[in-house]
Amino acid sequence: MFDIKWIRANAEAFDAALSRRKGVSVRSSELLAIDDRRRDIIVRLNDAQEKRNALSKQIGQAKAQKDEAKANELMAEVARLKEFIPQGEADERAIELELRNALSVIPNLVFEDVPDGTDESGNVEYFGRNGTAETAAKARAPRPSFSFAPKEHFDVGVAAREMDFEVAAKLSGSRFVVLKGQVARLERALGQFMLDLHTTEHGYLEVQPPLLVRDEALYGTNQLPKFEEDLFFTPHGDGRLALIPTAEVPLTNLVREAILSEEELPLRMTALTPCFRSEAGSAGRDTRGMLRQHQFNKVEMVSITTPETSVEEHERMLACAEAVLQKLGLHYRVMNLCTGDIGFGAKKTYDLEVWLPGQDTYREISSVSVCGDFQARRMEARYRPAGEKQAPRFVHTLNGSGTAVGRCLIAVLENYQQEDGSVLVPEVLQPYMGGLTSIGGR
RNA sequence: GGAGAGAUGGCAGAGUGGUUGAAUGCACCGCACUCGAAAUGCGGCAUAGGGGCAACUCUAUCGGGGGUUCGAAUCCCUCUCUCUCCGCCA
Repeated sequence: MFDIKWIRANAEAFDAALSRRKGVSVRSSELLAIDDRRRDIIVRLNDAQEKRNALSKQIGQAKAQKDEAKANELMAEVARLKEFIPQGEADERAIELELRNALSVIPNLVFEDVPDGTDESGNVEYFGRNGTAETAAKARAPRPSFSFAPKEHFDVGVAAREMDFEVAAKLSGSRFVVLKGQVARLERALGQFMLDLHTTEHGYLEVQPPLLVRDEALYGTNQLPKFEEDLFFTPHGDGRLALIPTAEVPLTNLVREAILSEEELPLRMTALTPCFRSEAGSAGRDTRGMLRQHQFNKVEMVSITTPETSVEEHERMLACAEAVLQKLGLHYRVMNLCTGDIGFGAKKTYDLEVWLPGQDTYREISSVSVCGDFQARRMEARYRPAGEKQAPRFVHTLNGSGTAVGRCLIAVLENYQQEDGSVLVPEVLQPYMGGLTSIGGR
């Protein structure tokens, strides 16, 4: 959500920056035309209200002095204004809504260091702010080599037995899975490991948020009004609630309509939750296996920061997500998403793509975005700067997966698979697996 | 699910139609007093949107929305949320 005043003051920069986004044709001139009409209505309405208020005060004084004749005279005068005021108020409401509707479908402006591109092929590998390929690669595991042809996760022996798509389809249809036995436990271990890592080593506050949220919350984190078709809704009273597509929604909205103190920032929160996505636009994509499900678990990180620290926090959050894959010994790369692939509300996004030997390719397992004040405006989330009395300012918000648990399970199964169909348990997960060093052995 | 009560500034809490953006207290900021601090005294202290080069000024906001009225924190309708009692329940 943009500030129309900022657009007015920076019209050319706004148009230039927005033109980098694909499929966006809005120009500042259209928005400013609405704003011109809005301000014209406000000026005329305020003028009428001012006159009405002044006359009403005089009526009160006349009545206090028992001067009924004067009071009646004034009341007749103010009655004429009354013809305009209700219409003016209605006009103002309508024009405010029109402006808000126009602004709410405009995507965020991206940073200058976001590469141009039309789709994911334009994404650029990222080696750290001052990093080189060598130093960046040092902390991460190398791509594993196999003495046999590695299988896709659903064909790996143990998963083939304990990952049941057929029975899930009976219960719920396509894009659902039933996990059993050691694979189910491994999924649980992954989630616990990630959550523990972020809470104990990265300073994130563990949160268990609602999984059902209102439209207002979805609006705050940009899912509404543009992306309604990606969501599941359930009826509730006369309205509805949405199943969260990501814990970003409840975690970020935790600060909605709040004025925080600067001392509370940065506010770092994490949650392990199920996520629900209709995948309406992805029919036919990734239909085999559990790569793309209607329901999956994910550990989400959200940071609320000052404007001055959000870019730095973005790098920090990326490092927190990377730490998960590093500790699991999974090979991955970091991509700086291009203008054609980056999300609606983001100013910059890093995707972590984990290596899947069964697919012989990298797949997204985490996405870490900095949104500036874009969501804060939609949520009315502000903070009061420390020190001198200062007006509240909008906070900056960041969110990142740390990481998608379902996809991480896939990665572990494919990367640690053995020729006999068993899967080695990464060392950091062994405490969560009762000390097991491998699963699925015969 | 049934019955009732309530929602006021950062917090607590007055205010039931007239100059109330809102008493009072706490918190916070400035000044005075003090060697310094505490205590005390004085002053300041909401948000948003207009207009103005500026000083400044106008409008709106007492949970959200709508209405009655010349005028609404105060009356009416509605929605949301909170609390109490009863019932049910993991």
